[in-house]
Amino acid sequence: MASSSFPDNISASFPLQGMFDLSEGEKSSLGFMELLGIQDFGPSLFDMSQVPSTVPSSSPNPIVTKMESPEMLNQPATPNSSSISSASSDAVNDEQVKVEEHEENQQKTKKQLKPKKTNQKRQREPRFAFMTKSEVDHLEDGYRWRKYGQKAVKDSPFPRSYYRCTSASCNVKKRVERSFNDPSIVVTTYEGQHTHPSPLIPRPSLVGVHPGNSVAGSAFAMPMQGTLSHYQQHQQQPFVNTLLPMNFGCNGLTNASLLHERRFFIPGTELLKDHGLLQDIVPSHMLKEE
DNA sequence: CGTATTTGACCTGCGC
DNA sequence: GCGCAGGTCAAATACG
Repeated sequence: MASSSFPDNISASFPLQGMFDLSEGEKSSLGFMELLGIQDFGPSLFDMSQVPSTVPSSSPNPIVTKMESPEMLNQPATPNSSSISSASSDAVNDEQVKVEEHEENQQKTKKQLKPKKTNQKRQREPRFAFMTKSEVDHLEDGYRWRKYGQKAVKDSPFPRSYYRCTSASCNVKKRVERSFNDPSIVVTTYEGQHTHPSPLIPRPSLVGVHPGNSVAGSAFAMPMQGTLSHYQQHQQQPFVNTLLPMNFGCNGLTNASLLHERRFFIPGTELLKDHGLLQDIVPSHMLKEE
């Protein structure tokens, strides 16, 4: 019931908004992928696509990720440029952006003011949250995380877990908590950007990667091509269960099935802007397969 | 033995 | 100033 009943009530009544926290910085230049740490190095969110295949045992049930933005939910049929653009930070999705900004302000004041003794850099790290329907709290996303804390959440019977990327120089964090509205839904909030490629993925640097990467789009384009096509061909896995919003990046390849699967997340970036990429990204063979 | 998790204490910011 | 809530630290513990 959850997957289809993911109405706005979640975004509306649920304090999810609090999770969308996009700083101005990323808004203007960072892409969703970048937020996650996907930059030049290949694997990252996209890698997640393979995640399910690599970590099947950890996730007993099919993972369902959803966008927190109701709008996204409304346009599952047109994942392509639609979802992408909507995810953009511009004004395409005012509501979404607004929510994010709103939250941002609130949290910003809080976080920013927190200087922290050492310069642990309490800077407003870009954040984004997405909901996933899963029985397991900690979803695999291609990176290794170390849990460093757990706290009870005021308005929720479920505790919130705090994870940190195990990479030494990477201070990406993520919070995981269950929606009190629907315990079957896990809300994951990422904060910061990975400064390294996914450790769990060998990162296929093959598959005709074009050198023509110039913008955010390319950021994911490359990985996508490599990972997706790679896995698709070799594993035939419908990377639908991935946790990350691959939709964005791959919305091009997004086979309707993909979107159908489930997964919503709140990007708030502009990588989606390059629709053109999609075409490039989507290997012809993939299309054929479909 | 090295690494990851658990968990209570501690710190910080905010509202009253 | 006090209490609350969110977030982090770090010692103890568990696990492979």
